[in-house]
Amino acid sequence: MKGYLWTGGVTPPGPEALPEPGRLQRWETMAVEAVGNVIEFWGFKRNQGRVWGLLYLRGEPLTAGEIERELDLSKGGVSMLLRDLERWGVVQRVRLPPDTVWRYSAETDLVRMVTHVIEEREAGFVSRIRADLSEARRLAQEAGGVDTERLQRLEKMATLAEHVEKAIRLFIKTARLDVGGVLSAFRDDAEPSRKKAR
Amino acid sequence: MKGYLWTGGVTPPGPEALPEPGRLQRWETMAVEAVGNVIEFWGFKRNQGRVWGLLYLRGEPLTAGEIERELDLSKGGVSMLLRDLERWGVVQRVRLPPDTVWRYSAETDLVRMVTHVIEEREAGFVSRIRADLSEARRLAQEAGGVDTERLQRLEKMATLAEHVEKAIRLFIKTARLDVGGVLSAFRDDAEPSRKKAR
DNA sequence: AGTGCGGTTCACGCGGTCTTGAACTATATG
DNA sequence: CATATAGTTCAAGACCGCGTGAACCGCACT
Repeated sequence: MKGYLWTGGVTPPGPEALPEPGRLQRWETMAVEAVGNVIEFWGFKRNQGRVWGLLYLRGEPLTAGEIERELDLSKGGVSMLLRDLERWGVVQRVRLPPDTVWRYSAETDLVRMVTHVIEEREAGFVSRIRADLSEARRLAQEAGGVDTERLQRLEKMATLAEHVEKAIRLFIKTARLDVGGVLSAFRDDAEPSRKKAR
Repeated sequence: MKGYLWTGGVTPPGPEALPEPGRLQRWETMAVEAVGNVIEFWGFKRNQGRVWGLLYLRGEPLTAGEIERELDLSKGGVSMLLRDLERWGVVQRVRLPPDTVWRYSAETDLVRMVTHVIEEREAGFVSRIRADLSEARRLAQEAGGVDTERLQRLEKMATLAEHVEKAIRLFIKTARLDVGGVLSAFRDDAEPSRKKAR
């Protein structure tokens, strides 16, 4: 066990259908881990994906403590991870009336988040590249005495960058559309009634 | 260490327009660095991009030593970087007859390499994810006593993965096509005069 | 054979990222 | 108010990938 946390008395060891804290079922682990991998592949932190995956799989809001135990993370870590996910709008913080602790539930638009964040990241990035390249071209011309053949190469690089940029944008758009269909399916019966707080 | 270096242009020894070994001109640096950034963004090593960028920009084959100096890398590093690039087919090792040292020149299909490698990387990766997810589903059903709602969620994740995969494949394909046009342009006048004609 | 130089390999160290764990704040409960 | 638990922040450290530099290989030339 990583952090310190001890909530909830001991749950009576029921049949194995009753998951005991801190020990995910094998299939759950696999699924969670899969999400972790994907998310990592997309340039996020693996644990962000694991947390989201767990929340999504469970369907009902979990407390930070539960997440901590189930995924074997530290208290502080969970806090930060949840904050990230919340900021990106893929996890929601809710407080169920009678209870006082915060619970977190998975929004279904993980993909939208990914495409969105990637888009942003990529946008700033690519535009900077383009700027650099055209600046380089400017400087080269200014400096004078630069082999025209080389200037052409520079130019080609710039146009190449543009094309790549276009390809990326296209990708993001199609990803959105393509997955969009799936998303609506997600929403439909994922959790018809969800109260929001905050 | 510092040695002799051919001079690029035939410009009279102007103020600071003169390329001296180990000191790229500002515009060259910018371009090279830009390539480095892009390549890094795509999940490769920044220096792989820088090396390719330099070679492409120069147009003529350079020796490892020159690359080492110009980009301020270590001998060993250059060796490894070149090996990678060569293996991927984006850099060619040539030995000009009279001379005995190896020289390296940039192939123009950087993009094809990127898409290719990414494709491969992604292929293995995504298929593994899918396998994991379906395995998880199998296990869950087998274990029994699993909330049907959760099973559905699992299933949704699997189909989501499929869609993402499709989106990626599509992207790669379009990137190939899209950039393909540019590539032919690259080739057109980059290739014909390989030996510093003029 | 010896010398010099281009090229390769690899253990080590640096630098950056992620996680931990403890101190701290906030909020409920008696 | 005191006490306990939930939640946040951040310095310290674990971890990992990359590049360095030195040892090493091999070929050419004398």
